[in-house]
Amino acid sequence: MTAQPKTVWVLDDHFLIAEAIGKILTDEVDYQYQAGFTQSAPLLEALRLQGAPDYLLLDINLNGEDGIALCKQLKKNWPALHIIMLTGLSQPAIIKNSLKNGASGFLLKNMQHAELIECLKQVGDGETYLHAPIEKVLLESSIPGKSGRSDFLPKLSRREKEVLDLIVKEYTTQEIADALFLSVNTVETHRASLLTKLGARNIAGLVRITLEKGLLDK
Amino acid sequence: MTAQPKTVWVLDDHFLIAEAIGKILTDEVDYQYQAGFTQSAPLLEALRLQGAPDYLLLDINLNGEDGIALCKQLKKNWPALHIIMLTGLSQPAIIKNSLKNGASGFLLKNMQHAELIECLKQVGDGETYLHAPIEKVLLESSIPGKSGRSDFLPKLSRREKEVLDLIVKEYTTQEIADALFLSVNTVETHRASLLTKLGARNIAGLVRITLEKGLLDK
DNA sequence: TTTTTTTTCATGGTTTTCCGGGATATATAT
DNA sequence: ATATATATCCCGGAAAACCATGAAAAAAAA
Repeated sequence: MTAQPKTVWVLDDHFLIAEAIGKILTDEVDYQYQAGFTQSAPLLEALRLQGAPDYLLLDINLNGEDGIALCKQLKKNWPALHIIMLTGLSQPAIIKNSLKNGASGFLLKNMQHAELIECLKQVGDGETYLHAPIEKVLLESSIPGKSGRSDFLPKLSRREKEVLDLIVKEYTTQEIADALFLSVNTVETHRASLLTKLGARNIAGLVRITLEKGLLDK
Repeated sequence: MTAQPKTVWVLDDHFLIAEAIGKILTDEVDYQYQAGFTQSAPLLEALRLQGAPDYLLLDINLNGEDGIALCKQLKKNWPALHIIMLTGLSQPAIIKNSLKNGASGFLLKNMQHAELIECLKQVGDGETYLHAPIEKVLLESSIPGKSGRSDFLPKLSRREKEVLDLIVKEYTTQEIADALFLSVNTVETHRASLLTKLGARNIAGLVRITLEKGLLDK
């Protein structure tokens, strides 16, 4: 294909994942695994010193850090970098959000060798690659009438998302009001809107639906 | 060392992890990676059909399943099997619990090649291997002051799981009582136990933690 | 068998959530 | 410019959740 193999870096808090990808690519002539990181700081340092590789495989669930935010930041500084998100779970909202923030591909961590290679190839050609199980989830999430419950993503206002985030973090209505400098009544209104919009009967359902659909990008 | 290389199996819901270990062991003459599983059922099936390998590397956080319970069960049926637990985070209670249930070693997923080999060697000699960072955590945990982080699976009774399942399905306490033919008071007691065991402040936290840890087998 | 855990139910109280209204001001889009 | 959506605030009452404690029978584990 090309004379120079394309370079691949990996950022994942489980070092084994980076190693595994490196091992997979040892057999490949078109792609070369160059470096693996478990934290974002050393990765950024390396980017500044050596410049960007062709590909970066990026874990969404870093230890406390937000992979999607990092993706956005990286794309701003290195637009030519192909970023492929890695994750253990597939959640519609997270996938859409990742793609919106500059990711070129999406892979589940239980992928096969061939799928990694195929992903690199497609992304290298400027296409967007979605791991097969993820495409399925995305399809189901946009077709209503599946699995008993309507599965389109409700659009929430910025305020509602803030409130929802705090609800999921176990804040009571009073505490949310204090945290956002709102009246308790206002927070209660947002709660009611959230219950309606997500089709939940109570807080338990609200939290479950929120997490199942990945409505909060963190 | 030995004429016959020791066989190694891996159970981890991220297939990449199993692959990585397999790749690491390709360079070793004393150890042979034989099989990788992402679910416990096929593993058990293979054990019945082919008998046990020398080593099993076992992930603690399977998708909804409890790796420690599985460890215990496996040791009962195949006492000669060396089980080494794999995990992303190190948590004192989990480590102690694993060792009590028959595990011979403990490895973090960000291990180096040499550490895996050293672990296999020590465990093969009948010793107990603890990954260096884990030993440190164990030491620190003897000194009170720092409370443990997530990643440990609380042990829930059968009834508690039933109640928890219905809570997540948006049943109210009254509805749960009706569904399980219990008094409302009893259900409230179970609720309280669940809040305590999962360390949640309210239902929102209960549901979030339940889903995050995959406590319910769906 | 003894001990521990689980399951069950209770009392009595406080706090929070949920419901069904209504109201005003400001963006935002068509 | 005129709808539409969003954000803010308010009320009262009912329902549900949460807290603290106790206690006894059944089941499981040691």
